[in-house]
Amino acid sequence: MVDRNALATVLQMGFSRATGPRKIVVETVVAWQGHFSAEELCRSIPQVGRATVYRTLASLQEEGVICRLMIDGRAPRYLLGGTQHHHHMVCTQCGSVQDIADCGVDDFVDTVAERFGYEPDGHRLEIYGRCASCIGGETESS
Amino acid sequence: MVDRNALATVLQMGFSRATGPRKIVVETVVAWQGHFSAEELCRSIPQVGRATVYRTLASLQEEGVICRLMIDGRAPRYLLGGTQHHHHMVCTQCGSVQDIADCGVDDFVDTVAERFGYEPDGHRLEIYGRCASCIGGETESS
DNA sequence: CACCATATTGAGATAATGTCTCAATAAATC
DNA sequence: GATTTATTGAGACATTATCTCAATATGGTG
Repeated sequence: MVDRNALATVLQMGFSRATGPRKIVVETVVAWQGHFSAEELCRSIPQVGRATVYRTLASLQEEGVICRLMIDGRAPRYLLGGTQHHHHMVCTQCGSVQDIADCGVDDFVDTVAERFGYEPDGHRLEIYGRCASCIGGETESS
Repeated sequence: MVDRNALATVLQMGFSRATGPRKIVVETVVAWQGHFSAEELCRSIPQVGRATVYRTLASLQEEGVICRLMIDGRAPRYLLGGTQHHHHMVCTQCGSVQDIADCGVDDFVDTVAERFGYEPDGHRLEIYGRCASCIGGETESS
């Protein structure tokens, strides 16, 4: 979804210069498997300053290239591909995250917003549970 | 919902002693209007140690007396009354929080979980927008 | 009531995460 | 190559949270 061609585009998003450090951050993010925290990203590219990493992450999120996932009690985690509205299903055992492309709660959101007189401008839905492979791989004993 | 009578009960939850500091924390939490962060609570009762405040908050959350609200980018905020499953509607302008008693997304959650072979054990839905009074009180100019 | 066993406290060290400053650097343009 | 200025990054600082462990307070007991 975010391929090499998109890289150049991404690098210009919200910036006026495609700098070296920025390239490193974006390329690392794009190549990352699964989700990551800001600190994990910093550690993996120590040649890029912490401030730059955080700044770039913030921009990428604003532009919708990545999305931020709040898993209870932990530091925010980032994930590629937030351009379209979607939700996440998080495995509480292995931590893997599954994208949910279709948002099935728009109607409910609208209903509730209307009920309370809100003007809704977004919502976040996260589903927790155990993924198929964690269920399958469990030991017999409880 | 959480009245004086409940206080004694709450004080025993997950503890074996109803101590002075714990009473202070619980009473302050119960009397609090709206939501608060752990640090705000610490600041408001400096006579209780930070460790105790955090410990008590964790217990209260486990017991379902309060629930934790993750508002994007900010520290977790706590709110009375998490005993029953419910969701929140957060005003992005004034920060007020409205409880949503009925969970209208159970079906969707189950459908999605089944689709991906998950065994769901919880979900979190937060709706963001502007509340009625913020809409009403706005100035003419954008 | 005094005493005991121990659950609990809290000051302060430590950790984890994130923000900010500002002199130095490097990208884009001419 | 020179110039302009957006961007960088080391490190100070800030915020939030956890942990330690000696001191203390609680609930039960004689």
